[in-house]
Amino acid sequence: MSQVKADLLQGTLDMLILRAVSLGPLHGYGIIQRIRQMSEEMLNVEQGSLYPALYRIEQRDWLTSEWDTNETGRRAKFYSLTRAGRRQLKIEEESWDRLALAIAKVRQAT
Amino acid sequence: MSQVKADLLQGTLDMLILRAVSLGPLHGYGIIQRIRQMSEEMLNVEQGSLYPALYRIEQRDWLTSEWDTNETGRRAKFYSLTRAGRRQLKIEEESWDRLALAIAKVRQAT
DNA sequence: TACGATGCCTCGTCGTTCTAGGCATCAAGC
DNA sequence: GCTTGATGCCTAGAACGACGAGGCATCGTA
Repeated sequence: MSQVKADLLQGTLDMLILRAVSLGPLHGYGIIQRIRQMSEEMLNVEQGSLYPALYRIEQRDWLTSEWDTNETGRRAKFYSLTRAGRRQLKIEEESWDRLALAIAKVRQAT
Repeated sequence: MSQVKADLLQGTLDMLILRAVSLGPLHGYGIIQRIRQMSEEMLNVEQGSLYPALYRIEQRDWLTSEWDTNETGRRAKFYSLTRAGRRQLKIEEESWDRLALAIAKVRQAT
């Protein structure tokens, strides 16, 4: 099967994080797992990429965080999507779609 | 109509350049125009992005260059795709397809 | 004569991902 | 008891590449 690899293109990580959290509040470590699972093992986000990204995103008020306890009783920092975050997710997905369309056009062009 | 905008994601420019040159040898300024035309005005590559990229790509032996004269009699540096460049284009397009597929999966996931 | 288009280039900045580390807790196996 | 791997958080530094801004020359046209 395809290994868990695929370097992310710069600029796609925020979209993935926002999308993962859009399914419900989640802590950092869980975001990595959820992205891996949602992508059917195709995407593996590194911790060294994730935590700085979470900080960045929270600074921009697209996420809020809160320390809580998970189902196994461990402390973890749970992130939730804000209203602005939902808007931003939409923006980033539309931007992705435009780029994908443009690249498709370039590849079809004779 | 959609304006000529759409910031490129880091890592997609090489693919676009290789694809543009794959249609036939072309000089730098012409590559910008050809990408704009192929993408139906959706992509605009900046000169400040292009020329460093061309240098980089030629260093990797995916392109070769040659000074020549264009149809209007002006000197220009024409780039041609090498065999390795054609391979690389294939690699980058497959890589793009994998990423696009993975992101589509993430977006479909419930 | 002046300006825009064509053609090449460089420099510095900025944002983002990654590698490699550090730390703590917990469960399971030896 | 001890070790190991999984879970959980974080940081620092390196590397990379796209971009804006600048510089330069030539040519056609108004």
